Amino acid sequence: MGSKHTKKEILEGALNAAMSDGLSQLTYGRLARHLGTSDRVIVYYFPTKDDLVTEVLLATGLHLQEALQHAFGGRADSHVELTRTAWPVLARQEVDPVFALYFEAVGLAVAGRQPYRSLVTQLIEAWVAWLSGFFDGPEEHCRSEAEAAIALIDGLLLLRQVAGPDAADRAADRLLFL
Amino acid sequence: MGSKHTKKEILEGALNAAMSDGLSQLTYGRLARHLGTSDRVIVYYFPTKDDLVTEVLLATGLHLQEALQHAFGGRADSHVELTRTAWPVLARQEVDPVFALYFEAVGLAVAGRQPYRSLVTQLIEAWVAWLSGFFDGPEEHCRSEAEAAIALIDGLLLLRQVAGPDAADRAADRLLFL
DNA sequence: CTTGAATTGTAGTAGTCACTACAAACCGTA
DNA sequence: TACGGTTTGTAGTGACTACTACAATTCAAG
Repeated sequence: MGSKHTKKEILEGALNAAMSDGLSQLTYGRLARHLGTSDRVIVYYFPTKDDLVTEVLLATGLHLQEALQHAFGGRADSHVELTRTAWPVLARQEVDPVFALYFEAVGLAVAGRQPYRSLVTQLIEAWVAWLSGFFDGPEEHCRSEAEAAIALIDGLLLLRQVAGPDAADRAADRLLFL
Repeated sequence: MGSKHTKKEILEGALNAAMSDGLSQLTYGRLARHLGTSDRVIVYYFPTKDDLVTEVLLATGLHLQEALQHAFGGRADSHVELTRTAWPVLARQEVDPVFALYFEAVGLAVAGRQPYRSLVTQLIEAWVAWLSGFFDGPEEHCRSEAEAAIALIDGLLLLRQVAGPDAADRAADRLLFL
């Protein structure tokens, strides 16, 4: 109960480490040094590296969900309208590290490594299902709109990460305010 | 001259290895085993790991450029039109591994690791400059159109990687054929 | 054939990785 | 106080990492 390092504290530290240095730099040893403890404690709570990474990615998913829930307000007629209302909330320095971590996970997933692949697939599927609820009409239509919105958002946010905020804002102007 | 392993052969092997197993699995030892030689030869041509990764990424850039040059035909009025003509050429199994490697590099770049960051930035910049040439009008306008096209293409291809070809095609229908 | 550079083989470096064995310390409960 | 489970410290495991020292080989040019 009154232990020095709770699982939640360690996970929080792991998430921060992953957001600042990248998933590939997240190791037992480095995290332990950063937390001022021995890696033995981390291994105790996360017996394998995959356990740790999995929970970090799940936590990232929660952060994403939080950011997105604040971004999307009510109903939308189209993927463009949905993205247009979400963009100002998503394109902020504050959430950039979360999306950086998300894109790193996606990159490792498409590179074929577990457990990234299945987690990212689940994440996207959950995202599609959730965004579908913002549209009206037959389910198939709603899903397609949600997928289109995700492509739009991911494309813009990726551009933001690699080409900077200004380039992303210019592109958003073109894509969203025709 | 008549050496058993030329630099080009090794680089080709490294590129194949990176496309099939991911950049994070690209090591001197594994590549040497795969080529049936000792890592000493690889180190001779690529003295540091960064040298190897850098050249692999540059080669990936060339593959991307090749795929894109086949995709874009003549002039275009808008980012949507440009993407529309390119999409059927880009959304093919054949080039999927190239984009998978590209997205992994992007992921590692946004995670803050060198030499990925500067290379990816350069790659995007070159891409923007090149795509700008397909549009008419003032330079600023052309650049914005190019950036918008990149966001569109990257978003769709990313969706293709994580949600499958069908989802990407549905999203492309929504985004490109309004 | 001789020379000298380019290339390759053998072996090994120090460091990091995920992970473990084992015992000590802590803890609430009895 | 004694007990039993939870948590932590010490130390170390073998495997792998990028990279190197050094000698042997290959090879083209004089």
